[in-house]
Amino acid sequence: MHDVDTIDIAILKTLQREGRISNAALAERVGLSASACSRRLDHLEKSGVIKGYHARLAHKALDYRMIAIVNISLSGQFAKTLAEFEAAVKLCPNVLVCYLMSGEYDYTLRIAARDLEDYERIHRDWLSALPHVVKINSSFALREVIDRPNVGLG
Amino acid sequence: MHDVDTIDIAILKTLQREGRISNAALAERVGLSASACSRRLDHLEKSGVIKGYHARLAHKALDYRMIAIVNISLSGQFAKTLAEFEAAVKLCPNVLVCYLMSGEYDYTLRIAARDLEDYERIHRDWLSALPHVVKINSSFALREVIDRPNVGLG
DNA sequence: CCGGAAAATGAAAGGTCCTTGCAATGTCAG
DNA sequence: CTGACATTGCAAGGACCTTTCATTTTCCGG
Repeated sequence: MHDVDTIDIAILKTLQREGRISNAALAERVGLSASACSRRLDHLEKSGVIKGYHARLAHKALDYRMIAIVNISLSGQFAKTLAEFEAAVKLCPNVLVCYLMSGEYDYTLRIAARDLEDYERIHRDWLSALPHVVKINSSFALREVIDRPNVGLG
Repeated sequence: MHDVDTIDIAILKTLQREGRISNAALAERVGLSASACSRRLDHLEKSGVIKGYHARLAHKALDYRMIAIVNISLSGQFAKTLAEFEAAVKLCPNVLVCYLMSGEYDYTLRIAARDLEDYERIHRDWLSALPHVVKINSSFALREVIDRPNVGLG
């Protein structure tokens, strides 16, 4: 029914990079008429291939100037242990990213804070309260060198 | 000049969730006329508060399913050393994020790869070729627990 | 290879949306 | 208070979006 063909791929790649491009410009970019492009885009959205559109904001401009990378080890890898930790970490609004990891630590977190004082509060109120934690290692980002939304894009 | 005020915050939060909302709907959402809203949006984009708009695609449409966290130490912290490393790392399209860090390692990278074979290629062709590197430590994300674009939002 | 149904397309149209000019209002420092 | 500048709403013209419709393409069963 809805095969994702070459033109769809071109549409998706364009929208991945320029999510707010006009339908007219998008149509020209992929070599379709505006009406055909509009209908394909409608299909891609309604079929769930495109899950949403989002503005990417500068953390700095929103007064979250500090990024911390926090590595955490738990007391075990039982499913219940992981689930309880993850449920708790999801509640902290300052956690931007959290991955279950291979290697020395079990989880890697990326945390946004306004300043050092704010980070101290987050550490005290949130990180210290996470269950099953046996080791925490925090590092701070001194400067953002690269921040790309997707592979191969500016 | 131009503080990010309450209305700007409302605009940003809306665009965070609905990056392709029309300017007219956005204006009504935040209680402004369309023209005023359009001008504020223009300013937020040009001043760099909004770094871009991006479509979020379904996993079946995404080619890059593997995330690696790579920590790197350099042979020194001279400005020239850092600049040369950063210029080189910026050329690798698979690097999504790169921070200059405090702590044990100098840089933390987040890398997207199609699969393990693809990561091996990236490591061989790009990471091994980065200048001034004295230590590399790779970990792989087993599962994405949280991935938020910004603080306190979906 | 053929025929027909389903899907996709481009052109056109009307309705909506976006941006720019303009006058008025709001803000702030001197 | 005054002047300079930022911000606003309104209006208009131009751009854009979506729907309709006739046509073309695609895809199977026969």
